[in-house]
Amino acid sequence: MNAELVIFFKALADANRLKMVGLLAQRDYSVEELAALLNLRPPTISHHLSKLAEAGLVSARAEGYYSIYQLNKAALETTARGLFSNEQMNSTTEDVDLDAYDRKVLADFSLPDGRLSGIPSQRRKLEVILHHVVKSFKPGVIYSEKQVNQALARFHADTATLRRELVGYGLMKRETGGRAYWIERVPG
Amino acid sequence: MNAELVIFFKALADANRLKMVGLLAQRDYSVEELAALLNLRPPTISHHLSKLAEAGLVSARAEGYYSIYQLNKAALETTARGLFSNEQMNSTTEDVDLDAYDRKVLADFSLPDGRLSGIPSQRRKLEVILHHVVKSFKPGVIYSEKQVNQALARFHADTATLRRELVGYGLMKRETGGRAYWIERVPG
DNA sequence: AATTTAATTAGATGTTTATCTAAATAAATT
DNA sequence: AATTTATTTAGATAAACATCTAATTAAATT
Repeated sequence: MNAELVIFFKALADANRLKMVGLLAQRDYSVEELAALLNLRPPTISHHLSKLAEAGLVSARAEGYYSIYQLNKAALETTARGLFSNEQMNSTTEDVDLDAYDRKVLADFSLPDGRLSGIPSQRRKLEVILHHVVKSFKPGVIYSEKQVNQALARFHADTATLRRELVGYGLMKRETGGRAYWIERVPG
Repeated sequence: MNAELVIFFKALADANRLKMVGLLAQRDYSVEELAALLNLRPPTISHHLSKLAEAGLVSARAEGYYSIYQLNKAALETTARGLFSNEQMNSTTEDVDLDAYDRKVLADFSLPDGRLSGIPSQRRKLEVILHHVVKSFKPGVIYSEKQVNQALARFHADTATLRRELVGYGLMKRETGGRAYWIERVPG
């Protein structure tokens, strides 16, 4: 989950909290002092500090009835260093369903009976559709043009276009003479 | 000003925008694709992308009626590198009035005529008051205890406490015998 | 030329958030 | 023990924001 990351960025996504971090980078401060320096009431400072603390950026120690806050420089540097690492980047997309777009395109072009309502003209969408229809063919098997058309006709009447695009996008191979068709790899 | 920094952090302070950055780190995407992947409507994606663009994190190129967005990796790395540098830290506190706390303490303990309403018991506040009253003395001049008391009496009746604390905090020097008092440096 | 498609802008809505005052808590000074 | 002082919590309010639908713009396909 990237919840922690969001908390981190949210904590710093405020002008007054950034000022606090800048001040605490110099020395420790009490709530009262920060309130005076930023011209805010103490409860507001408390609120901001709790957000910074939630992100692990600051911590407090009690001194009498003062709460003295300090910047967690170590934590800050550690976090900052890995912020835009590949690991971090990948973690943000962990719970993204990468097939959602393909499913949507397929749904948009599919009729209830599974046939295609049309053949998309946009490259990206056409690819999605082609990857779908190519699943009808078994890798390694040699098909005649007639057999190919028969299979494609289950999706759309314009079998010629589908067949041509399949070959054009490299999803289906064709013997130079045009007699034999086959696919090479197991589709995802 | 730290306005740019705030814009940067605000841009990343949202789970969906972080996901978008993560996706765009892999390859370019159109608005439509991002909308499908994140299960949001295209206008929402447009809104998010405009925030990311405002922060300089992404840019768009037109391809037909598509807007293909890409991550500005160079800008991202440059910004990320300097995020918590000393320069950046200091810049956030540029427009903070560092004397505001001292002024507040002084105001809290000052009567309309300039005398003190009391002597604070808190270290930090006492220091502020002492730094204020010590301005009555000229560096280099030798004062008798009587002269010191006279000057301090203009602030508060308890001259003994003020005198003792001034010496205790090192703001005023005293000859071992207790006869001569002076200050060494020009106070701020 | 008419239609379709993708993106953006405008406007509406519900949620989050920054800030304040007032009340509650807790520790120190008198 | 009573009072003062600093912080935090609770509750209120206004501004900011994420999201949606509807309308507009602009480009491609038919």
